[in-house]
Amino acid sequence: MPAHRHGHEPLASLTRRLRGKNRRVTGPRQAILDLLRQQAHPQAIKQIHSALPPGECDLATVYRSIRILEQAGMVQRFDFGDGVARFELIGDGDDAHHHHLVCTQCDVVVEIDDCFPAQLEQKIARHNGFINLTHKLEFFGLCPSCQPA
Amino acid sequence: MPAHRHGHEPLASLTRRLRGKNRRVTGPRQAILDLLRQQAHPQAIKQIHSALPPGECDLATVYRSIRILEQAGMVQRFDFGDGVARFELIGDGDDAHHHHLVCTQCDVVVEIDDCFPAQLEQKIARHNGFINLTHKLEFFGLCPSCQPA
DNA sequence: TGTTAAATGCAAATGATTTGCAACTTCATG
DNA sequence: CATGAAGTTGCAAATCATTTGCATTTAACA
Repeated sequence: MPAHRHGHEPLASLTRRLRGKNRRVTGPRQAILDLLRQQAHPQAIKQIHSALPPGECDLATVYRSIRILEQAGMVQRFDFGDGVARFELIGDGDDAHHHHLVCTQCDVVVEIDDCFPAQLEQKIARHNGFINLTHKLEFFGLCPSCQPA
Repeated sequence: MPAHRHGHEPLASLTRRLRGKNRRVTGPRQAILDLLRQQAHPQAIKQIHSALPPGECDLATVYRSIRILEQAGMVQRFDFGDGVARFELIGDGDDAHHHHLVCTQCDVVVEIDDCFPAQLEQKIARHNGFINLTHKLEFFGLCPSCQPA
């Protein structure tokens, strides 16, 4: 089962994780966590905010909560190059590292399980004397629905 | 010779290319092109602007010029995930596609010639029914100078 | 050399994200 | 179960990168 399938982790488990990180479990945070656990793809802050029950919480609180969750290692940030950060829940114990394939026309997102070859990455590290290599990688293309007949 | 070694293309050749794209060769544009041709790594707009002779041109003009150059296919945009776009000159006839390795500590940049395996990318395309795949890929790590003894 | 569309400077507008601050909760303790 | 200190929130204002409106200047060609 792919690492990014976390829709089954109950909210209670998530709040427990948060409390375990010495963070308070508040209304906004529960709402955000509950929303994220139902999403299969990275969500922008605005998307999260407008999907919350009206008046549930302030936009600034979404920004702050997401930052807290990111620092707690419960949320992963992605950048599709459009100037808007997107966030995905990290399942407990999941290897959060993965990539996406985004349609350049309709913005549909597909989660990708393939990754940059570790061996090649190590070669790059060695070749340049760097250590602790990581990478950001996202794919773009035309999805089936957007392809001309 | 790597595609990103373009420091040898004379300014006159660059302005010729620009004029060939039906764009006017102005003072600011020449200054920006001349600056970029001497850089081995992507430059942020602010870097470009402050490296220009004082009063040479307005910050907004740098933004506009870079956009023109990007549209003309003479400049390539890169995103290191820090919210600031960076730009590199594309040598005439160069295959502009390449990646970077950035030190997470001191921000030093190394140009990388390795790329995501084309065959694997095609597999991803096929597997998801997408066409015209491209990707954004940047590496991060600790450079030799920043590594603890 | 004159015309004209393109380019520039300057200031104001955008859009994402952050922050100051006072009021309000959470939750460990008593 | 009440209490208070520390953590959170709402709201508004501040930042930062980038874009844009507009009047003025200028490159390039007839």
